[in-house]
Amino acid sequence: MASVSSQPQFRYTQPPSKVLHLRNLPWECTEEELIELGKPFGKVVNTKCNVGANRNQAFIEFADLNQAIAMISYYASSSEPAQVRGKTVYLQYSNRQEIVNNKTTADIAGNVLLVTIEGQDARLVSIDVLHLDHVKGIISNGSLVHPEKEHIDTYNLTTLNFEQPEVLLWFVEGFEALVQFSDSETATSAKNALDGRIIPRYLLSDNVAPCTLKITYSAHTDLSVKFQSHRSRDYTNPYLPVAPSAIDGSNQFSLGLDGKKLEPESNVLLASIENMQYAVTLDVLHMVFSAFGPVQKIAMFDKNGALQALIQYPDVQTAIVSKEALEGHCIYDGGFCKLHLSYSRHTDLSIKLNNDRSRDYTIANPAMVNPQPPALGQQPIQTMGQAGHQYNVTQYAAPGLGQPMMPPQPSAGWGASAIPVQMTNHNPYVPPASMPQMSHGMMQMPPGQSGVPPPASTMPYFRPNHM
DNA sequence: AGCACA
Repeated sequence: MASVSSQPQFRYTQPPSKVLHLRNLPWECTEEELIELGKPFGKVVNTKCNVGANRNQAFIEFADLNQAIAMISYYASSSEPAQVRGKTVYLQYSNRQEIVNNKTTADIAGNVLLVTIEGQDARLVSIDVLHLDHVKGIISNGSLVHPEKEHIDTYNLTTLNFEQPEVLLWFVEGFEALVQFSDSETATSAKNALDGRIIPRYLLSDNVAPCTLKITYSAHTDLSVKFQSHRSRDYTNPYLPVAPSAIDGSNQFSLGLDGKKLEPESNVLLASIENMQYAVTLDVLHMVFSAFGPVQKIAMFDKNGALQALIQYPDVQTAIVSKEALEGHCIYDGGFCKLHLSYSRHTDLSIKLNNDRSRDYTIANPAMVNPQPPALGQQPIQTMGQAGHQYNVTQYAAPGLGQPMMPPQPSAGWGASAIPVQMTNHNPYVPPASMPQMSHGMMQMPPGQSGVPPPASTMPYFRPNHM
């Protein structure tokens, strides 16, 4: 044909194929609709829909080439175009001879969903957000709404009604969860209703940035939950033991799917102090950890005779920077009071009482927040300057090490905090220049404010998505 | 409205 050369790749040069290429389909056309369309002409053995950037193309594969030819021929001479949902669909032979469905496990319906929480603060989303009662919520206008608190447009409303409460959860990491349903139908309805939805604000803490749910199928069929914890729940078994880590916030690693140890990042750090020959007080910790951002809360406690502390920052990023900078370093020269840091499972400490072992710096109560000048502890090494200590020194002295070298000295007040806490670096690979320096600005910043840029702002903290 | 697992 003479006209062929102008459009060589299109219609006139398409050799017949039992696979037809369809375009101009309505948005997210289903496999069922494709089968309906092709059925009058033969046996549809395979389909692929939602193809292309606009997801409005598809393929139909017939069992026999003649069936594909029949369909093309029919619509070539028909006055009625092929239609799906009233929309004209354009057909031609595909340039391939068979449909290759590379359905991954993420596409094959199952009873377990892999839920990825996307957003800046995805790691801060609590497991409780995914609880059945919330999943059962009502969806309107593209996001979950609170059934009682928000106006619901009943015209646009989908109600999720999971009759069987056979749901259990397993948090793989801070931002991923496996959610098991009793059957794949329930899982599918949950997936259809929730995939891509924004987690409503009322389910999140105030300081958590918006998060969306991304849901695919998991290859798992039955999750094994050994403990109820911050990261795993079995709602079918209320008598499941509670993990020790859920109670005392100790540093227990969660186990990933591959059996690899994972330590989910958190805005709360768990500090344990090694070789604590000198007192480490609340104020010392506050000063040290404030170098990286506002410290919201600190709780100190004894664990197996050693001092541990939980230090809460407003965000995970600050905690990460703080942990990276402080891990393995000593508060005092000479290898004394070496810090070991890990991420706590806590995200919000509950400080019942402000005292010398726990404090909530976000509560505006000058009498409580700053009852005494900050104590830097006694000064075993000259670089520590003049700061003193007002608490009982022996209280925190490491057992068996006797009295500290120097008696406690009264502090000169807030002004004493002008002396930077000199962090001693015992790691030959980290230059001392990277040591944090105390900043008065940070110390005097109103508590509870976020936005203090971390010293090492280049630190990446988001893992690339598993997709 | 024009060919997929990128």
